[in-house]
Amino acid sequence: MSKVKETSTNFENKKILGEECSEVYAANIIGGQWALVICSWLLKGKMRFGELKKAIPNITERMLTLQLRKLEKNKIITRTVYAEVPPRVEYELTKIGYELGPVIRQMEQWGERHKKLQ
Amino acid sequence: MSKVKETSTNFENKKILGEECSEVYAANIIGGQWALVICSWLLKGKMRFGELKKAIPNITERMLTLQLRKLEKNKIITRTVYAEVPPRVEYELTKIGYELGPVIRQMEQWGERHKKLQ
DNA sequence: CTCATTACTTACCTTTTTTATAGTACCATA
DNA sequence: TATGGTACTATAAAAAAGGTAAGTAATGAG
Repeated sequence: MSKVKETSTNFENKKILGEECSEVYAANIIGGQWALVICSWLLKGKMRFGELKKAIPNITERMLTLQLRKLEKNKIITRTVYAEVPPRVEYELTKIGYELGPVIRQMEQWGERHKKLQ
Repeated sequence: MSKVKETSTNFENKKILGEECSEVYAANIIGGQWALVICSWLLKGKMRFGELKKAIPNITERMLTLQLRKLEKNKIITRTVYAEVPPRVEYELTKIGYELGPVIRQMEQWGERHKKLQ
């Protein structure tokens, strides 16, 4: 997270592969330890920072912030700040964010089926 | 890749989250830089190690081996070795592996749509 | 004997991601 | 004056993932 070295082979590979395969492109966006869980919760409706923190077990504030920033940068969520004290910030999926629904549901279903094999 | 520390917080979090959310469980399995591309190719039919290497730009033999091993361990692919010289090894999706088709297609479609927004 | 072919393995290193911990600003309330 | 709540930020360190380069085994062809 944070900063990526734009001269690394790894960065190059991700880019090239993402350009060629849209599924890899998607994975680059919704990848990362917590992104999917955050999106799953937000599919049910907008949430505040603190609510997400409570909802997601063990996530640190830093990781939550980083992932939310990444999702925001990629236009998956919007961030609304209310000028109040104490502060209130709400996160909500964008249109394309909500369109992740089918993706997540497919993964969920596949995951369920795979679990049964173990 | 290679070894994960089973005492790390990261390992714990992945486990807990994977147990609760099947979509995260799925992501843990088909995550990694190259897993999705490999599966995409194999959806078209079985392939040899060398064919995959040629098909996937820039992948190193080490990464290809590691990812194939991980996929095999998770029962997504089968590995068939023919006792010939030079060696011949074929990789093929298992039943549950082929069932990744819909997942990958959804991700692909979503990726396409997201790309258009940029 | 030497070389080519195939599918790896190994050792080491860099980059990226994740975790841990502490600290900040704001103002209302006690 | 001290405290509390909210949503962060900063810094450092640990862990995981990925990359580079060299080496291996078996054997048939030349």
